[in-house]
Amino acid sequence: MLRGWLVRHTRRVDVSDQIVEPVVEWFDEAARDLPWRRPECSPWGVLVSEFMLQQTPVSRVLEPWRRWLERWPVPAALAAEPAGEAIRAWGRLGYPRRAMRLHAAAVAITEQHDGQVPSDHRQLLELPGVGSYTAAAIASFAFGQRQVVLDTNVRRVLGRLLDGTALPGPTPTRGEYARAEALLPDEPALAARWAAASMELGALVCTAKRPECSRCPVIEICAWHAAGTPDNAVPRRGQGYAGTDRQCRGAILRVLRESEEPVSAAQIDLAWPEPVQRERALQSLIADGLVVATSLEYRLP
DNA sequence: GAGCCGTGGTA
DNA sequence: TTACCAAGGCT
Repeated sequence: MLRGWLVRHTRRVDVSDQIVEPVVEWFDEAARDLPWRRPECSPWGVLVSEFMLQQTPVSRVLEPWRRWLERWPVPAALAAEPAGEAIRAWGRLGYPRRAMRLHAAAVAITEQHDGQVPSDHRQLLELPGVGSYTAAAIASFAFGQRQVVLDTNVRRVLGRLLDGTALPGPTPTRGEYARAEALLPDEPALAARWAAASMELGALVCTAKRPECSRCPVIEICAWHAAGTPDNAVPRRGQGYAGTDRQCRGAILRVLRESEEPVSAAQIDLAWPEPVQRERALQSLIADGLVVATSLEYRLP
């Protein structure tokens, strides 16, 4: 796949002319004014946004992010508080383990990096909750580095442009990384711009559901569009939610989140009717460190 | 590597 | 209404 693509694009200048330049120019006009993109936003602000944006839409992140940075403007401020405060402030963003990991990352930054978010990709990867994507995103957006930022938006955009596939597979392949690396401009500043621009194109125009191809700056070279935007995505196994342990865990944690005091077992019981699943979910929350069990009560860590 | 981990909006 | 989707990471 990559090889065939390289045959068609043997010179990087062609790639830049045909893809990078139009997309970056489009970005200059169409980019949303998001607070974590503003020049005055700190690397910590970028890091917090990336944690919150993992599997959660921008619209739901804006307000919690603002309050978070207001309360904890630097990593050390968050690190000085119990993890339970992070879980509580996380509210209903979902996947509350991200709040735990963000707190743990703040502790690591405070203790091991003198309170400064590291700029090195490798050091970023060491932080809890920071994987391949998030490390690259922070290094690129907060520090202007040349990084392969391969999120689901970029994967969808490149898959459509170069492969003619409607949606990317479940996990990024080596070929996708190699291709994204080949596309990446040499100049760090332009590479960072491209990273943000390609993500934005996926978020605003080349969307999963209803792409607006008429607004696309690279429609002429898009393989998917040339093929008639076929629905050729391999069907995914939906995970479902109603009645699952995840929903049960969410119901239990909500009770704890909304109580300033430890709660009794009887209060937990009210959160979910089915006792076996309820107990299993509660134990899993304790095992994950999201809930602490005392002799007679339960509380956030 | 497949499965798990929350929540709310949208068609 | 059900199903899918939204800037992933971890085991």
